[in-house]
Amino acid sequence: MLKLSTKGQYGVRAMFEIAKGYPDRPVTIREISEMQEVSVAYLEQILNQLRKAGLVRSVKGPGGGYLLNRSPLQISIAAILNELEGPVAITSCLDPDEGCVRIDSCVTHLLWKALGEQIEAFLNTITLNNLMTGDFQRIKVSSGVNKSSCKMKK
Amino acid sequence: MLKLSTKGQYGVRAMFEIAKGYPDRPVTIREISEMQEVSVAYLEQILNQLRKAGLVRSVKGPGGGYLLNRSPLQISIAAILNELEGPVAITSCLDPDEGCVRIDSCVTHLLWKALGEQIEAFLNTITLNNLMTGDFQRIKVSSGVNKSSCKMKK
DNA sequence: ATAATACTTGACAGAATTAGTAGACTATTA
DNA sequence: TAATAGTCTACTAATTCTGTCAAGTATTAT
Repeated sequence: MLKLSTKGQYGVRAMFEIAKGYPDRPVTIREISEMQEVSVAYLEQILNQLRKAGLVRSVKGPGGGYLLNRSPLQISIAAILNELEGPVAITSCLDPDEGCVRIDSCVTHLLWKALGEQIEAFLNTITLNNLMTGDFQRIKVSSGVNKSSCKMKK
Repeated sequence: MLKLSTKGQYGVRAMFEIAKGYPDRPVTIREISEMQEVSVAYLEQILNQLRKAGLVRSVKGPGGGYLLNRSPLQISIAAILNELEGPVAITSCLDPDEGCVRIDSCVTHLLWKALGEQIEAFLNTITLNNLMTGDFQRIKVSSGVNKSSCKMKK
């Protein structure tokens, strides 16, 4: 359960490759494709999305490729996944675009909300730099929820 | 991203209704269907699965219905979701049934593994009882990962 | 200039999963 | 013995996922 789509996974791996060129060596789609074994055509789609989001910029022409727009220290996994897959929304009722209508089931609503926050907090903590150095810091995420924090969208 | 299927959601809500009858009032599928607005036919499928897993037992005939097999204090959300949706496996490469072949991408592998563990830990902490009382305890989950914990399936 | 390199964009399609329905059957009890 | 209630299997419609394809546009080396 709770699978991540390949798009999100490939996106993170692509960003990882681009991070290797930081700060000024452009990394081509072809390189990424070879290193990460993802098709060029699919990567184009993914990187286009990340470029529009401002996470990377591209340099055209021979010697061109993709560059990180910020330091690997400042790009969290959450930022990448948010662009490619939208925000964490365990239930569609927690999707910002939709809304919750079942006030009765508020208890489970809170549960999924808490879980989502937990996940976001975790992914916000990990950066591309963490990925590159290979060891994650020990992470402590705490999450508190109580009845009063239950807010519905009208 | 990271959506839970309706099956899992309905399963938790169904268990919540059955928990209301604990310890000895059988709750019928019809009741659950009406309270939670889920079709009877779909609930049959879901409860059948939960029964086979030993989380609930059923009583046939008039006055029958479903009963919790254990106290609401001893049934975690993780237990319910694990039966209905399988274990948390952010990537298919982390699914126990499959295996990881991309040793190169071990760094992201570790990331998804850590996230999965974080989620499992959280869901293990919450019980049906927490859901019924309505306020979750303040939860602290800590997760540490380092390179040495990287193990591949062969 | 122009060839080579590289990114850009939108349409499209097959595969897989999800979400749920349908129907025939079995067991229990009032 | 009729009514109630769960059991089981098959099937299907809709949606999402996972890409491919093709026809561009932009930039730079020579």
